[in-house]
Amino acid sequence: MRLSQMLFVTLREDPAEAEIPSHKLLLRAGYIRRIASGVYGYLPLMWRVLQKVSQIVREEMNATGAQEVLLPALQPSELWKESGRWDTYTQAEGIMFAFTDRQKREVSLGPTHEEVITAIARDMIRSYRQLPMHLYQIQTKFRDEIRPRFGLMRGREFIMKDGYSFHTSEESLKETYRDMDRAYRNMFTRTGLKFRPVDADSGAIGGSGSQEFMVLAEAGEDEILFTEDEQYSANTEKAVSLPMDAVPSSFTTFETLDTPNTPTIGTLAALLKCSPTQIVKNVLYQAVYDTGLTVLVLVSIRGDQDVNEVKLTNELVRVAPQFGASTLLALTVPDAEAQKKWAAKPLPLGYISPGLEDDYIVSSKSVHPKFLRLLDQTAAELTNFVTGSNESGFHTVGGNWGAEFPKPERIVDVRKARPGDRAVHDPSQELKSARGIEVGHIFQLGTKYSTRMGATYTNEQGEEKPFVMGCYGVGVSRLAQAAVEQNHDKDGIIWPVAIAPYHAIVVIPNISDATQVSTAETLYADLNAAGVETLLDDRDERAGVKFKDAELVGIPYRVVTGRSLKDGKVEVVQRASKASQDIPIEDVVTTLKQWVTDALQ
RNA sequence: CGGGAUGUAGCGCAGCUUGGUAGCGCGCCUGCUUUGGGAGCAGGAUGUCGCAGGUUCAAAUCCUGUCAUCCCGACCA
Repeated sequence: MRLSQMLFVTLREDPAEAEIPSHKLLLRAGYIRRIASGVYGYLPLMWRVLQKVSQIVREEMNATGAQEVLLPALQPSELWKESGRWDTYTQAEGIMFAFTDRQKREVSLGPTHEEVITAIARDMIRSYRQLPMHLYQIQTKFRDEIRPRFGLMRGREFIMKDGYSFHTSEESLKETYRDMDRAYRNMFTRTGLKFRPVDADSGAIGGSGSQEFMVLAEAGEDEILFTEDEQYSANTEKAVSLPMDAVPSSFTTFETLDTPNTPTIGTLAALLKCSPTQIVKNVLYQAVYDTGLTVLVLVSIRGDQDVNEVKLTNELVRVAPQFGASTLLALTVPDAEAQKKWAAKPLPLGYISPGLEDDYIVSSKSVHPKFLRLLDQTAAELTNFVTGSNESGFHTVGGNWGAEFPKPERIVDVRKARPGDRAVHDPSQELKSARGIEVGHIFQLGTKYSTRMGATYTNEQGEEKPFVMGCYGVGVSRLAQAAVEQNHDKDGIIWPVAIAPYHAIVVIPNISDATQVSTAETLYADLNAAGVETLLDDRDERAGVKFKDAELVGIPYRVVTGRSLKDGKVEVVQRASKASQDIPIEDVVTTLKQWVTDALQ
């Protein structure tokens, strides 16, 4: 492609809309344009990058035996009602674009495709003889993100590879899951990214095992915890660890102490001259289930620890059947306004005890009459502990479970792991923190969707069985931007060769010099003929402009038909290292061909 | 949804406090010069000042509403 004919517009200044380097660079170098919040046009260079990424993903998927399909983005509400996700995805906290068409049908733009694929499998896969089966697509997804951010990183419309596998057994599922783990490592290695697979929470999609693939970058939205022996890494949402040991309590008898102005753990520990690890902290949450029932949740946890709300949410979903519900709609720390709706009398905020009486809850049909009391493992182990007295300004010390305080039945892990904690697999290892961009996520779904949607096959014994399913995603457009976030310098983008829009760019410093032009034209044609994807900068611009643009755009190799022509050579510059060398004209094609081949190994 | 900010030429911004006929830089167009690190000189085009009301002789500027965008938080297969 000739730059003189391409839709190619670069900006000298950073656009006001962009915050992080990759977003600024993609805009400045003319790869993308914003059309609406979280909605971007992919311009010619970007589309080539996206196609390269897609092709790598496609090759690795095909190599595992998965088959490519293309499913509709426009989806009927019926399928989502069958799976039970219509309400959760369209109500206040939902992320699905949903609307009513002119025939008054409810439809949505697909944020994900479990429903559609399960419907197809239900129709077309009848026998165990057809299994396992793995279908995938590379598709535009729509999610009405509350807050789109950072260009393609969190868009409302984005490109994703999503695959779904169907099995007769957990063993078969695990086999494909392992295949996908390997395929994903291949893909991300081939795209030239530094990444780390981590244990993950499976979130609203459900299922048992799940692993995320993180591209390491400061601008990442996720925090990951890992050990240096590389035996453990996990999303902070999911991470488990050993907390520091609690300091044995110095209190031996149960008594109530006057502790004015100590609503926080810090102030209380300072007043009593005790360790926060001797304190039981009681945190109140308000959960709303899909039946509309509000349940007040009292979590007791060791004073130095924090509640991981993702773990808490999972725990609350697990107990949903106790309340006749199937899932959780919202989880909040109730503010004064929210408390008014159910509190029968003012709560002793900051001084709540694990034994907070149920009569604080006003009698109402929509509110469960008792607190759901959860005891975190860290607090369950404490003896003679300090905690609230339910009376503002007073705490009790020397308390024990089963004595002064009834021990809650549900002992859980809802503790947030943090850097500095010891690793579970090896207590001598300390957890470290890094930031990452989630570019892939693989799940073992199990039978959640197939059961709800009645998607079954006939097994060898002639019995109807629900499919055992897995699903596997790659954020294609996000990955492309993550590559820029990880590979740039002050002058612009440095594309890994495998996903660069072009491998090389031939720059003519002065287009009024006939020798420069003819040499460049020949090289341009020969390089392309040899399979080196090459741009020709034949614009009527000064040399400086062309060099700046070539660096901004990030093409891996730059060939300059300039000064060295008099020696029968051209200058060849590597974008990443800026290393420059003069190469005889007749050797350029073979040299670059070799470099590209080596880089793609 | 809570907090903060911004909407003025294609892009980046000033002007708004104190109302008076809209400006700068870059980019774009023309010409001449220049030609290996975002050129110089000369000339030129481009604006419903986000939108709608209101106040006023007069509104980019003041008031009210509204829409959009960005940042922090909440949220986020």
